[in-house]
Amino acid sequence: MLFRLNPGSGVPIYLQIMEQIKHAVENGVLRPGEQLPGIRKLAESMVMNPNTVAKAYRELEHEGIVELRQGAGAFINENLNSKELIDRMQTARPVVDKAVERLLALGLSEEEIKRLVDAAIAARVGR
Amino acid sequence: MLFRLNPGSGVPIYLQIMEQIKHAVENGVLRPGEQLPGIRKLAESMVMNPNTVAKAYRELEHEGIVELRQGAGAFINENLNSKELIDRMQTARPVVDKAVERLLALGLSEEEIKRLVDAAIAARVGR
Amino acid sequence: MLFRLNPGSGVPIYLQIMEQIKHAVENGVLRPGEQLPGIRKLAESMVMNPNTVAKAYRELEHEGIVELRQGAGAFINENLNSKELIDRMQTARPVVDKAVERLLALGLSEEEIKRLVDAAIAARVGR
Amino acid sequence: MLFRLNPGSGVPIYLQIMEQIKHAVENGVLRPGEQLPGIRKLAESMVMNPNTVAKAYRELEHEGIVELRQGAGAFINENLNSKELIDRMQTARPVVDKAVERLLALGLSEEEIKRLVDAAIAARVGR
DNA sequence: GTGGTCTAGACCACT
DNA sequence: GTGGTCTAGACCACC
Repeated sequence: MLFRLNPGSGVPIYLQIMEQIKHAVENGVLRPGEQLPGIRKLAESMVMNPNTVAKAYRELEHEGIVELRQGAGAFINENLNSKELIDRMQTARPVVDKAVERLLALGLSEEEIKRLVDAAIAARVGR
Repeated sequence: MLFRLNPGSGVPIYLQIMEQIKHAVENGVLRPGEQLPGIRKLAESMVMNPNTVAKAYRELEHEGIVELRQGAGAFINENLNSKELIDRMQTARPVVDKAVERLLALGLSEEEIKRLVDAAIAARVGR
Repeated sequence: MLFRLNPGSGVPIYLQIMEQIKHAVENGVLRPGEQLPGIRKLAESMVMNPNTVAKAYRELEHEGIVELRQGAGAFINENLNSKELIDRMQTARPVVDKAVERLLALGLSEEEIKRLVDAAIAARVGR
Repeated sequence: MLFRLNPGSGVPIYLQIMEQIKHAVENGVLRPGEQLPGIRKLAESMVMNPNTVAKAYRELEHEGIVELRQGAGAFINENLNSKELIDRMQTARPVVDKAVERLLALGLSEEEIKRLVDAAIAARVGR
């Protein structure tokens, strides 16, 4: 498990941790039942506050992705149907990749792409 | 110029204002040199504090989109090549729309789509 | 008399007008007794508010550089010892030019140069 | 970190704070990665409103000099090449000092010196 | 404890 | 009438 965090990005660090763990699950890098690195260990290795890691784990627990077992550690939820999830993602990835590649080639910035995606989603499901 | 703000969305109001002005520029609704509504006028019509509007305008100025002139008002930056920008956007929109439609059909959530887009961009330009 | 104004520079326009008129006087481009362009004419040709030009002229009058004669127009003050002033300036200019050239060659930005000049002056006279 | 502010100088307080921090960085008093005094702490010790300090910090962030981290504090940007910057400044200072000394000896006023510097810079890079 | 956002309201400078 | 600065003070999010 490797993390690439960007402290100055405006995105809260605990959210960045959450995103990367979700990403790992969606890609089968982390499997149901697998143990996550300990809060203190991870915090120490990333030079960050343990509270930050704890908050990320806690939020992931609320979302049903992680299970915190007192004294034992944090684990990816066993009941997570990762098979189906991974399949969907594997179908979705090339769709996204091709679109993003095309948009970047058009000269759009990261921000512009995200704004367009937001608008497109909102036009179909949003608010 | 019409604004649709969502106070309880967690997204800061000043950011929502910024997004909508950017969106308007990208769609040719606001043209280079055009005057924006006055800070106080807008604040009053949106029932919010002038400082909040001022912050949005100031940030847009930092991004080179808006020009603030003491005593004169706020204007869309003249040197903004809006023609080219609008063209790019008009090409980009259908690309995004189709991809998003496909992803939603696959059953992906809004959050999952955004995460995939982030990852795809990061794999190419980000760090 | 030609003006080069920069509306987005943060420096008030009326100050920019004042600076350029002073500069012209110091260089003998404008001589004592000479008439300045009319307020409305100038404002019209520069596409600005007449009040802005009027303020510049009024301030220059306060500084004793310009004389406003009701109904007749604005003139460079006759009693201005421009000869001596121009001499001093002609000696000073190469000193400044050489220093600035050297500083720019060193890679200093305009802002950094001004900050250093401020500090150097303050160390001798100001506080 | 010590500040010398002049409230009645016409120069906005937040600009004075910015200048002094820049000055400190250029002189190696503040080093990349170093933490700045907290917004509230500084505001309290300077007997001013926290928003004023916050504005100074935010502007410095826009200029890439400071990095603001939610919940962690304000820091001098790590990626600032302060070594090179300080060297340049140390070379530049005597150049400025000698020139200013000569100009003051010639009887130029502070204002005249600044106007000459402005003109000299504009003749080379400005517009 | 840190910075971020927002409100309310005053006063000033500029056009 | 426009934006710019500053104060006072509340509440929230993050580390």
